[in-house]
Order: sequence, then structure tokens, then C-alpha cells
Amino acid sequence: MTILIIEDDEPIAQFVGRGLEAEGYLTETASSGTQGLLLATNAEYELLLLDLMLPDLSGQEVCRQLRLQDITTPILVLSAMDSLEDKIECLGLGADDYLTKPFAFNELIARIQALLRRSQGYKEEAIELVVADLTLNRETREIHRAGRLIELTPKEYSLLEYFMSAPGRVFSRSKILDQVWGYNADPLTNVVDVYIRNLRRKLDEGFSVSLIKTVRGFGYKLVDNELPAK
Amino acid sequence: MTILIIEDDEPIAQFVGRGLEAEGYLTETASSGTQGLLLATNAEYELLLLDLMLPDLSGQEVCRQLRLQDITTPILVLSAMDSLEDKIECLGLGADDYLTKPFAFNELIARIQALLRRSQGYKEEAIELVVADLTLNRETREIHRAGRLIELTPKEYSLLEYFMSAPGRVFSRSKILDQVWGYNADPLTNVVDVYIRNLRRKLDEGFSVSLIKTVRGFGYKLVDNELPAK
DNA sequence: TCTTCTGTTCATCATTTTCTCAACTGGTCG
DNA sequence: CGACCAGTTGAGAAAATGATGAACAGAAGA
Repeated sequence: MTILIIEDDEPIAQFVGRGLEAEGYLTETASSGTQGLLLATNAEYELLLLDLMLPDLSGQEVCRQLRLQDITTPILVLSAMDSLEDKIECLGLGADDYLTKPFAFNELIARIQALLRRSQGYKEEAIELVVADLTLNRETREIHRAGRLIELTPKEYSLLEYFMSAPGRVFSRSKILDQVWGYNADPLTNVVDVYIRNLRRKLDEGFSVSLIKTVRGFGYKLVDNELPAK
Repeated sequence: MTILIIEDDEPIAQFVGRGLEAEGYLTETASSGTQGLLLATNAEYELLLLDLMLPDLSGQEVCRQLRLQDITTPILVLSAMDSLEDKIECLGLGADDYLTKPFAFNELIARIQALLRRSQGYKEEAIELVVADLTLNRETREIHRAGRLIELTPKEYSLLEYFMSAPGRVFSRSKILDQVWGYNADPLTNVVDVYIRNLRRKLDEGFSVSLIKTVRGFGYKLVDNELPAK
């Protein structure tokens, strides 16, 4: 769930970024058109917030290029220009929505949610995830293993939630970094390993069966729900 | 707990908004049909006040779209048109009541209360909320912990009521801001933290068990009523 | 009008979390 | 056998987060 903010005005970018983070989104910022285009082309984002007035490459151009490359990430244009033509031009170039500055933060959130809902379809998210004797409740944020409450830090929680969304599936380190950390700036980091370790310590302590399996050369996976074939 | 006013005539919107706030409601305003539709779709409101004559998207259309999306928030239409047909058309589109401008403010209040009463009747709102040894009585607005009366300011009361409506559930700061403060113009404020602190001071003073739990990195929750999962 | 009470912001402090680093383990393969 | 690779682990510095007290403005009430 990462949102890319392409905006050269530092204070605005920061304001929007922090606000979105308070809403629970991950955010990244690009401060120029070319940088934004580059990031949007090479990483997966849930949504792009695009300013029109950018130093090197205009927002319009960023938008056009992305659509030319068949990148369908929803684009919400933020602009100081209030003219109908600008709006129409942007929508013609492939933007999905258009919001005029200054705007109420509320409205920004509403539009983002609307776009996300539209792009993700209506897949109902389960409130409680269950894998083997492990349960994760999204409403209370509580995790139990065999009835015992397990306390996790936010990152540990996100990581486990990600694993539990697809039990049995193998996730590569870089995929995990992308989805849980929201960026892949440093490909040499071993945070993932470290967090797997922390999770293992908290989840498996006192139990005989380990829930997270290492897949050598690929990554990690959570044990499957299915009964072991015997 | 918030009423959304969809009205493009600034003075009227302000007049109604202030009046409702004086009555103790939280209000928000949308100045166009699309904006109103957007907000009503993506945030939770208790009631919508809908003008028919709107710049971009007519009130009728807003009404129709909302009902198409299965959004059942009560809608009170405000209109300058006094014809029976208009009224019938609106009610046919899913509006709940119809008030002709100009109207007496008193009448507006009366109809709003009627609608709220009707819509909340379905929800079967409990008069007394109970969590652990804490009780909140909506009729007397009294709060007791272990029999001891606790005095709260209005904001503290709203906050606690919100928490008690879903014990055990984790609420993010922004969600709390949305629901209790009714806006999030400043997503960076820490009022919520401060109010939690006030509540804790008043609720937990002299008791050994704290009722409000911090969920680091996410928000707060009230202790759960349920027995621990076995 | 004056006073008190509420709501809110701000700065500071303590704690927890995140992440990097470097040493370590154990299997694999020349 | 020894070098190497992939992953594991512990420790600690740096950053983020939450708790708290104080200050203050504006609203409500006397």
C-alpha cells in the first residue's frame, strides 16, 4: 500500500506525506518529474499523487509517459490551476482524478479512497486471518497462537499480516521489502532476515512446530493451512 | 455523529452549519454535488442535508447515486422548489424527507431529530454501555467506574463513548479525529493523545487496571469485554 | 464584565522500535 | 579439508513514537 507523491514543493510534500502516513498509508516522495517517472515506472505503487508544476518534466508529461508505457497505476493530479481546460487536459492524458489546491485534507483522503476502491475492486478483506493455530485479528490487532496472546511491534505485525494473507506461498526478500517496507532503496539490507528472526522468536517460543520456513535461495514462507500429506 | 451539508450557497451553508453546531452536532460542508457525493461515499455521516440546485451534479443525482451504492445514510433534501412533483421525485430517489426553503430553523432541527431518531432506532443503540467495571449512560450522560461517579468534559465524553461503542477494537488517531472531532484539517495534531491522557487520568485514578491501552504505531483501544480465547 | 472551564498547541522527556553491522553457523562443493 | 555461500543471531546507535506538563486562547457561565 504505498503512495508515491510527486511534488517539488517540500513543505507541501511533507504535509501530505505525513497526513497520509497518519492514515496508515506508506508514502514515498519524488521531488522532480523525471525522478517521479523513474520511480513510478520501476516500482509498484498503489496510487500516484502528481503535482503539475514540476521543475524538469511537467506533470502532464509524466502522466502521458506513464500511460504510454501501459502503467495503469491510478493517478490523482494536484494542481494550483483551477481551469476547466487544465482539468480536461489531464484527464485526457490518463489521469484518474483532479484536485485543485488548496484542498481540504479530508477531501484528498476521500478521493484517494475512492480511487483505491475503484482500482482494487470490491474484495472483502477478512477481519480474522487464521493459519494453523495462529490467528490475527485486524480489528483488535491481536495475534494469538494456540490461545496465547503474542505482542508484536508494528513492523512485525505488517510482516506477519503479509505472510498470513497467502499462507504457504514463498515470498522473496525483495518482494517483502517492496510490500512491507514500501521501498527497496537498499538492496543490501538484511532487515527482512532480522524481522523474520524476531517473528520466529515471538511466535515459536515455547512451541515445537516452527511456523515460518526458510526456502533457501528464494525467501520465506508461512506454513500451509493444509494438512500435511502423509 | 457528523452531519454533511451539501450546499453551494455559501451563506446558507454557513448559517445552517453554525446553527447545527450550536445544537451540538458536528458539521462538514461540501460545496458541489460531486464533492458531496465523494465525501458521503467515503466517510461516515449521521445525516446528509442536500440542496437540489448544485453547480455540477444535481441533488437528485447525488441522491440516486448514493442509494445505488447502498449507502443508507438518511438524506434530508432542502429545496427552493415547492412543487409536489419535485418532492415526490426526491422521495422516489431515496431521500428520507423534504424541506422547502425558506424554512424556520426550528423546523429543520425537528426534522433532523426525527430522522436521526428513526435511523438510530434500527441500530438499537443501547442506553447504557458497559465495559468491564465502567458504565456510560447515554440518557443521563453519567459515567461510573466501580460505582464511583466520574465527571468528564463534553469532548472527553464523546471520546469515551466512541471507544465504548466497540470495546477491544483498535482505533487509529485519524479515525478518532474523524469520528469524534469531525474533521481532520490538521492531521498532525496530537489532541487525541492529550485527550487520552485526560481520560486515563480521570478513569484510572485510584484503580490498578488501566482501561485504555496504547497500540504502539497505530492508535488506542479500550480493554476488551470478551473472555480470553481459550 | 470578569472568571472559570475547555479545547488545543507546543516543547520536552522517556521509551520503544527500527535498522545496520559484524560475527557466527552450518551446509555445499571444488 | 577448507573456502564460500546463505542465512542466523546479538548488540547497539539512531530514529520514531507516545506521555506529559505547561501555556494559552476562546467559549461559557456567573
